[in-house]
Parts: sequence; structure tokens; C-alpha cells
Amino acid sequence: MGSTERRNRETEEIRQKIIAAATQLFIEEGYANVSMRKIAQKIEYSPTTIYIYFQNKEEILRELLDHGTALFLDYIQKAFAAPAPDSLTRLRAGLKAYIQFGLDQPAFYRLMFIDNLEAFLQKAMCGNDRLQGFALLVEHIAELIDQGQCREQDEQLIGQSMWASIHGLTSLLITYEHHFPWNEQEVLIRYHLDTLLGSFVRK
Amino acid sequence: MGSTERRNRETEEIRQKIIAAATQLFIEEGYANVSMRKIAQKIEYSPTTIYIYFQNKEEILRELLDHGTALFLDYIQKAFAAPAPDSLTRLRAGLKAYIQFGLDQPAFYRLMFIDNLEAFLQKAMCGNDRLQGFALLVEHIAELIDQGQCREQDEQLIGQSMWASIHGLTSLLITYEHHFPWNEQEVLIRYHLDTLLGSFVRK
Amino acid sequence: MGSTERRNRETEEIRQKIIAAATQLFIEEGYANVSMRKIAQKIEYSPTTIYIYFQNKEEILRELLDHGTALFLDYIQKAFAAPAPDSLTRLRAGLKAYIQFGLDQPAFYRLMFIDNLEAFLQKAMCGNDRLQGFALLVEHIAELIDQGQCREQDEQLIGQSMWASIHGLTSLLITYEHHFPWNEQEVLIRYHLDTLLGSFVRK
Amino acid sequence: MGSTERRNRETEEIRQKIIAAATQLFIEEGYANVSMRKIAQKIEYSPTTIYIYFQNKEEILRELLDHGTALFLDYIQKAFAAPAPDSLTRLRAGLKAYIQFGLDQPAFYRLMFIDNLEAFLQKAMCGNDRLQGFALLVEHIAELIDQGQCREQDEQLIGQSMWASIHGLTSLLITYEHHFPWNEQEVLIRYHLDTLLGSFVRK
DNA sequence: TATGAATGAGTATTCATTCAT
DNA sequence: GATGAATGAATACTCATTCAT
Repeated sequence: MGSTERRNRETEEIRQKIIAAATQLFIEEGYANVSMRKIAQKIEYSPTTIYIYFQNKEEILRELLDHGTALFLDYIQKAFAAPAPDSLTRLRAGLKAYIQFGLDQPAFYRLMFIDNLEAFLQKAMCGNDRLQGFALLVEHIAELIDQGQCREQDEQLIGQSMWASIHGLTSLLITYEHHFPWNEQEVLIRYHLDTLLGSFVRK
Repeated sequence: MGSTERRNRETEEIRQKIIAAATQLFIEEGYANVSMRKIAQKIEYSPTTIYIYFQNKEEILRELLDHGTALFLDYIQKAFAAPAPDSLTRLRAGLKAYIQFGLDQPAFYRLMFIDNLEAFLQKAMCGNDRLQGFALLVEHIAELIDQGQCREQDEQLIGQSMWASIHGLTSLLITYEHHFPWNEQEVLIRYHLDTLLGSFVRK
Repeated sequence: MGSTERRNRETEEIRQKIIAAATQLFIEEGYANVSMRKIAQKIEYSPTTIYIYFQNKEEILRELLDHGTALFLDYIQKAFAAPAPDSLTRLRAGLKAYIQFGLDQPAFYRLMFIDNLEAFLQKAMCGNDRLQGFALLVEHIAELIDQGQCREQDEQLIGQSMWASIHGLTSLLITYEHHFPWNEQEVLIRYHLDTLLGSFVRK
Repeated sequence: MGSTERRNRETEEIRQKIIAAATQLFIEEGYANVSMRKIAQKIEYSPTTIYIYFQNKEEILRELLDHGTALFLDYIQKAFAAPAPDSLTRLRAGLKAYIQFGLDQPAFYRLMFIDNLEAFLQKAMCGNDRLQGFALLVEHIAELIDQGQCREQDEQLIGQSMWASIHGLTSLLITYEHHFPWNEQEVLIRYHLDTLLGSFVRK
């Protein structure tokens, strides 16, 4: 019993090691440019060994994206669930969490939202967890609409525009992290959210 | 003399043919998945021939990005140069042109701004033409600031936030074109620009 | 003692299970296309386990062929040993049994007589059991020669020709089972044996 | 013109070299055990080079079988077409040619008729050239039936039995060439054909 | 200018087998 | 006795690139 458990744990550890190495490589060189050999070298195993833990390269990607998606949802849900003085503040916290996820986990963010590798896996996006994040956003926008706080009434329209806005900031910060003389990050994010939310609330 | 000129013209024509084929393939299948052979097949030349016109695969990419950047700048500059009743309208036209470039030339937009393949070429972005577009944007924002129309005074900060906003919309529309139930595109873009500009102008 | 015996019995059972699985796979996919893993999967053991019972893949084949040969000899011997009104009828029964073995055990027949995998094992055929079958055939031909029933007197020559004839029918029926519009099998075999035996008996 | 022609010739020469090497290897080690590497080594080219001349391994096999089949048909047709004193002699010549093809081209015979690799190519056998050989055989049997020379009237039945008989001899001679103490080959073949034909002609 | 021929290095993946437990 | 972990060598095949013509 104890032995089996230990073995499972070890197995899971190596799986995680592989995932971690793959994530880093996928992000550094792009999914297509990462070979099983490279992953193997990084963890100092033989390429064959990887096939004990994963059926093929795609399965690594799938697992990786699943993990990333779960992590992403955790960020968003926690932010929306946290106590907040009012709906607007809560919405702001959700948007902030979205950006924060991207900055904390740029590898995952890039693979999930920028490179959109999930499409590569031919898993329809519509039913998957990334959209749960969007659904949550729309829900909270709807709440504000109900409270009569918004100029525009179409929560889908608002949601899409907001998503665009925060995705834009997040992805630029990730993509051009070292290639562009950004303002101080915290200031930029605060300003971005201020104007974004300011414009959509009825004055 | 005339012969040399003709030769040059023909050479240039074939180069353009190669670029065009490569662009389409890069976008359809991703840079890493496009082989010289595939490009050659598309233009019905032998793979070897391409090496007469380009030193290697990377040079095709470089040329392609140069071309894309020129096209991009053309969009932006024309928009900012066009007669407009006031500075805000002119700024709006510029932002609209940015998005329009992305929608008209998703291949170039993706390679340039989303995949950021220029970084792959180890050409620093800071000195290149893409930043000229950003500079233009900042210039026009500065104009509005000078006219006292803005709440915020830091034109770099505003510029970065605006870029993020329109980049977000453009890249989402490109990346999830068929994976997401977008509102009607024109409506979404109009709303997005309205709120973006509305929030930054002093009321 | 009882324990050892039981262990031996169990060991033998698993060996037989492996042989059985391998036989089926070898015939379905060809010796070269069958991996230890596939055999293991079929019997729901780990690949490693097979190595407890067999030194390597070749040993499985060897054992399998030994088993097949024993089975083959059993068919032939029983047929020749069965009571029969006369030598010719007995010979016919032997030939029929040969064909029947092929049809009942196409896997074994193919591995033994068509693919001749024994040669692959570098065990000379001359000393082995397959030739016992041939020897039996020749013996019964000699009997008929002694009885003055044959035109030709060289029992080796007759034996080889007869073997060829029934091997040809058997192997074609196996190899082209589904690729050729055969006459009704029973009719074809009867006709084949009739003409084969008719021609060699003195009229 | 001359240059193109020469190039074509050279191309064809290398193709033939590859085919020849492959044929020998396929026969010596079995199709599944022959790798592109092995073929390449045999002709002292790099494995890559083979892919200039053939799309893949299967195409080599296909070409090889096409070639073998053409050769086979040539043997059979010539034999049946040659002037002969009577139908029975002509039939005998055809059967002899079949055996002779096998002995002259054991590699082809094995791949075509024993290993039945054509089935592997998923080309239905029914419509292909091997069956043309069988059709020719049946035709000539029908002729003899028409002349009232046969006991049995079903030319398909006779044809199948005859094919079995000569295939058996041919394949045994090939398969056990060095593993069995054959009678003198010429004598054996003559005896085999004598009894085969003798039995089917009405006395 | 254009290309056929050629290849070394690389791709994902599978194999038979060994070893420690 | 049974197996999970591990691997070196092999598989078919593709790639960017060079060279001779």
C-alpha cells in the first residue's frame, strides 16, 4: 500500500517534471520547435522514457493546457468570489486577476490565449474552461447593468470589449516584456483599468 | 543596361512571389511548420531555386516582416494624414486603421504583433518601424493633451494603454475568428473605440 | 513437493497462454510485426513478465513451432494409423489429414510450411519433425510400390511430388482464402486428391 | 535534349538499383524486416536519397511487384503462345513456364505468390495480372475440354487444382531449396507434370 | 537562371530488453 | 513471481541546405 502510494507519487512527480520542462520549452521555442529529445535532455532522461509517462507529444500539451486552465480559473474565481464593497469593485478585481494570471504565468497565458494551442488540439473552445472565465466576466457585467450603472445594455458586447482590453494589455506585457520601454507596470495597469471601467459606468 | 534593369525587375518579381507564398503558408501553418519545399511547391519552382533569391528561410521571414511593416505604416500614416475635423477624430481614424490593418492582413499582423517573430530574428524591436506606428500614436495623443482635452497628462502612459486596447481587440478577432461567437464586428469595433476614446477625453 | 509441482503446472499454463497469444498474433500480423508488448497486452501481463517464461522473442517462436509440429504429427500419425480397407485408402487419409491440418491450423501451417520460420531459427529442417511427416508419407508410398500398384518405383520422387501437390492446395487455400473465388472447398479437395492418387496408381 | 535523356536514363538506373537491392533484401529478410537504411546501405547511398526516387517504402514494393508481375506474365504468355503440336503440349508448356519462372526468379515468386505481399498493398488481387496468368491457364484447359479430352468438365475446378499442384512444387523448391534432399530437379518436375497431366486427360 | 541529386541532422515514435524492487 | 522504470538502437520519414551542371 505504502509502496504503491509512493510509486504513484513518484510517477506524478516525473510527470510534473516533464510538464514543467515542456512548458518552458514550448514558450521559449514554440510548440512546433520543441522535440521530445529536447524535453528529454532538459530533464536528463532518455527520450524513450517520456513515452512511459505520456502517450505522445500532444498529450503533454493537453495536460499542460488543462493544468494552465485550472490555474487560470482559480485566479478568476477567487477574485470574483472575494468580498467586495460593490459590484464595480468586484469586477475590477476580476479583471485585475486576469492580468495578474498572465504576469504570474506568462508561459501558460501565451500557450492558452496568444498561441491558442488549444485550437491545435481540436478541442472546441466553446465548451471549455477558458470560456468559463469569460462567462464569469459577463455575469458580473450583467449585474452592473441590472443595477442601472451602465450606459450600454448588451453584456456580451461589453464583455467582449473588456476582454479585448485586458487581453491586449496582458499579451503586450508578456510579448514585449524586454522589447519595449514600458511605464511602470503597476501604474500602467491601474490606469488601464481605471479608464476601462470609468468609460463604461454611467456618470 | 536595359537588360540588367529587366533582370532586376524579374528578380524582384520572383522575390515577391516567394514572399507572398511564404506569407500565406506561414499564417496557415505557422512559421515552424512551413518548409522550403512547401514554399517551392506553391510557386511551382524547385526548392533549390529559392536559394538563388534568399540566403535561407530566415531571410524570407525578415523580408516578409519588412514588407508587412511597410504596409502597416502605410495604413497608419495615411489615416493620421487624412483631413479630419479635429484631433480626436484624427486619433480615432488612426486607431481604426490599426485594427483594420489587422483584419485586412491577419497574416502580417499575427507574424508581427502576436507571434512577434521579429524577436526571433534578434532584431531589437525598439529601433524598428513598428515603433514608428506607436510614435505616431503618441504624437497625436500629445496633441490632444496640448489642447487640454485629456484628464491624464502622460502621453506614454496613455499611448501604451490605448495600444493595449486596440491590440487586444485586433488579436482576439484574428486568433478566435472562428472559435468564438463574436458580436457583429463593426458594432463591436465601434463600441470599443467609443469607450476607449470616451474615457480618456476630459468631460 | 506438491507445491513445486503446482508451481510447475502454473508455469506451464502461463507459457501456454503466451504461446497461444503469440500464435494468433504472429499469424494475424506476421512474426516481424508482433512486439513483446503486444503479446503482453493480449494476455494482460506486463512485457517484463514474458521474460520470466521465455528468454526472448525467438524462444517463443521456437516453442510455438515445436508445439505446432507436434500437433501436425498428431494429425498425420492418427490418419495413417487409423484402420483402413487398403493401403491406397490409408494413403489418401494421410494426405487428407495433411490438408486438414492446414485448414484447421492455418496459423501453424503458415509459420511452419509457408513462411518457413524454422529456417529463421537456424535449426536445420532435415533432422526435425516436419520431415517425420514426410517420412511417413514415403513409407506408405513404398508399401503401395511393394504391392505393385504403382507405375513409378522411386518412392522419394513420388513422395516429393505428392507433398508438392497437397502443400500447393493447402497453402493456396490459406493464403488466398479471401482473395480468390475458390470452388466449394470440399469438392476441390476431393477432386484434387482423386486426380493426384488416380494418376499414380497403375491402371 | 540529350542531357534530359541521359538524366532520365540515370534516374531509371538508380531506381532499378534500388529495386534490385530491395528485392534481394525483401526476400532474404522479409519485407517487414527491411529498413530504408538497409536498402540505402546496400546501394551505398544515404537513406534520404531513396526518397528522391520513391515516395516511400511501399512504393518500392509496389514497383517491384509490378515488375515481377510483368515478368511473370511474359513467361506464361510466351509459353502459351509458342507453336505446339497440340493443346495438351501447349498446356504443359504453360505449366512448365510457371514453374520455371519461380525457379528463375525465386525472389519475385516468393514475394508475389508465397508471401502474397500484394494483399498488403490493398490492391485487390481479382483484377490484377496474377489472375491473368490463371485465366490463361483456364482458357487452355477449356480448350481441351472442348476437344473432349478431359474426364472432368469444370474448367475452374481443374484450373484451381492444377494451379495448386504447380504452385506447391514451385514454392517447395524455393522455400526448401537448401533444406531438403530433393531428387534431381529436372526429373522431379518432369514426373510432377506427367502425373498431373496424365491424370486429367481421358484415357 | 534553374534544378536534379545528394545528404547529415533531425522528427515522433516503437522495439526488445535489462534492472531494481 | 511480477512489474514499473529505464534505455540504446531502430523505425519511416522530413528538413534546410549544398553542389554540380
